[in-house]
Amino acid sequence: MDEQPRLMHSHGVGMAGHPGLAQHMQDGTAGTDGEGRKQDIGDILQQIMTITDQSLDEAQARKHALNCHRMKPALFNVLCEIKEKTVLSIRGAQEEEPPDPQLMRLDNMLLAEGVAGPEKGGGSAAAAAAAAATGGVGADNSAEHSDYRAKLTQIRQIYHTELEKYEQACNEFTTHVMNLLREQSRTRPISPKEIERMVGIIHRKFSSIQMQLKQSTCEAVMILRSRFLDARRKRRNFNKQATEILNEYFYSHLSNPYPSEEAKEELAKKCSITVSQVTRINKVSNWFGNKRIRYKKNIGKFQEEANMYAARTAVTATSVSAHGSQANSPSTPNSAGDCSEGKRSLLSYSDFATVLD
DNA sequence: TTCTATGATTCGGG
DNA sequence: CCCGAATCATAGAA
Repeated sequence: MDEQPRLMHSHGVGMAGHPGLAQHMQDGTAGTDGEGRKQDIGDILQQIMTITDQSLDEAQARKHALNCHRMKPALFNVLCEIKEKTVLSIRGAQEEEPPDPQLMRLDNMLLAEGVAGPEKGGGSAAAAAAAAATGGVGADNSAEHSDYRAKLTQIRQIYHTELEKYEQACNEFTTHVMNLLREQSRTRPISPKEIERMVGIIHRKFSSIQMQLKQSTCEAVMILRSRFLDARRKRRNFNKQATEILNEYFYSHLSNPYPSEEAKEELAKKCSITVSQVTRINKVSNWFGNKRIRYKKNIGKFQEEANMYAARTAVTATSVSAHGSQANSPSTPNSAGDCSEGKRSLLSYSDFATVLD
């Protein structure tokens, strides 16, 4: 049983691939001129058929021998002819497909998040977007920002190294395949278009891998973003200084505790509320909204605080004298009928300050 | 843990 | 859009 394969290999011309062909060649009628040529062709075919069974060096040598064979041009022509007949069916399959909408979406998202696109600008743009999307106060907030930015940078780096790796691998592979095809084109007919098509297939394959990378990068960014936004939901109290500044304004404008847009901006600046302008004004507005409602709800509870700030304002006003803050200027005289005596006394203080001013 | 203070959000009204 | 009001959710104190 195991004698036969050994025998075949020892001949160097295995017939495993095409026993029938070999048989036919051997059974052919002997003696004629055509017989010799047939035998010749049979040899070539056998060599081609079995070339993959051999070791690399062996195959290389045999390939060279085949290339130099006197029958090679004829065989090449035959292959060309066969190809000519079959190639049309392949052509139809190649169509320029439109750019994948999903890929475009991913690209846009990555660009918007600052993962793709220019290194520096992308990062700050993302940070700005994050800043706009979130709120926060001064120092502790910027720590969150830098954390977010650091993570985003990390993601960007991974993304770019991976992308580069894929691109390099793709190029390497393409070059390799092209070399191989060029090499093969000496023994079998390969048109440049076919090479092009092959390259296209490779690129498509690699771009589908890239899409996976983009997809998971997007996912990572989304997760990071949602975590960051979750962190935003965690309320951060204003620091003591900010609260004092806001309270100062509130109690010195008790008759009309409705800061204008400019006043809000000014207060936000003083309190070092460092987010986008819109957001920080909102934060000041929130504070005043809460303060007004809570003060009104329970004036008694705020009495002490009110007196304290009123006193402070008065002292400031007195000491500063003529240079009192411009902010201290209640535009409307007290209109609230239910005002407590605390409020009244406050009013007199702030009025005092205004008068001094 | 519970309780309170407080920033944020939501909703209806003007 | 801004307001008051109610409500939510969490930070920080007890």
